[in-house]
Amino acid sequence: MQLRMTNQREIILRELRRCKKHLTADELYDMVKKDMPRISLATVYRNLEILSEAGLIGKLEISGRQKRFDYEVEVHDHIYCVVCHRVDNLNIERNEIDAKGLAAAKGYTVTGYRLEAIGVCLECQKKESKKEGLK
Amino acid sequence: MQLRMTNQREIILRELRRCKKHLTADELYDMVKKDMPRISLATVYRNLEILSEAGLIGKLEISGRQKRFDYEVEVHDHIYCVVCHRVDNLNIERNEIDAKGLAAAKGYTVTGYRLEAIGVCLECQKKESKKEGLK
DNA sequence: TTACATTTAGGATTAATTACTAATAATTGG
DNA sequence: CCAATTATTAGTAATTAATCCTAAATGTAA
Repeated sequence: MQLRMTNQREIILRELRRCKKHLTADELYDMVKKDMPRISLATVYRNLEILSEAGLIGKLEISGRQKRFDYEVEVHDHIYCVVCHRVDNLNIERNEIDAKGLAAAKGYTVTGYRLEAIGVCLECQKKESKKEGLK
Repeated sequence: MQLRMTNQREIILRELRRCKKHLTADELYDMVKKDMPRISLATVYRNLEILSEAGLIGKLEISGRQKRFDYEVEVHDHIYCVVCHRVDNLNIERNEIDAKGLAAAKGYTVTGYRLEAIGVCLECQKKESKKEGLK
């Protein structure tokens, strides 16, 4: 099966790269609709899956939440806001962690790892402190 | 609102601790039904949420489809099988990683992190090699 | 330009989880 | 102990995110 770079695919890819955020399928759907009003949500889902399979974009899966897609393909880590669920990139020296204890996982063939910091983003901190002020 | 330790809650907690696995709500539902056939799936979901809020169990929102719940409360990491989706504990020295680059996440208040190794478990490796043999 | 493969829109379907509701059970104050 | 209050339950409906399905459309290749 050969991959065709259709209009739909191109726009999805372009929008994701252009806005440099970790978007969900439906967020991207809303953006893409502006350029291509008749595109279907299923097409967005399908193509995000295909593009990530092809290694053109990255996919972020955190269970219980929506998948997010990543404009940046190289391996890197993320930080996640527990309040608004946004995801940002995180720059950590990966080689310090690698290998280390991973082999410890008895029996497993380890292919990689995912490191995800958890916290509250700046915007949400501001909102929180506003709320505090009202008390 | 005060927390009552009901029969349902007790059995859910006991089963999760007894089998020492990272179970999904519906797996646990099947186990608990043996002791309490009329329990409702919604009760299992609700109580897992409540128990994890109360700090009596852990909740795993790692990649994959379903949430899993953890008999072990102390902070630790996990390894995830991409084939069968099982999750096992992982023993890594946490203090070596901590703090490090996490502050790098500009603006975020970091409360912790999640480290998740990814690989293929022993059972699935065996199954794979069997399949290979058949070719 | 005909045959074949891939992709699409749009709606239907599924899977996991949460919300709702009336009934039940525990807890508290008297 | 009894009424009033509060928490919890079973069972089901609703919601959410994602995937599947189908006929039509589009691209590719001979």
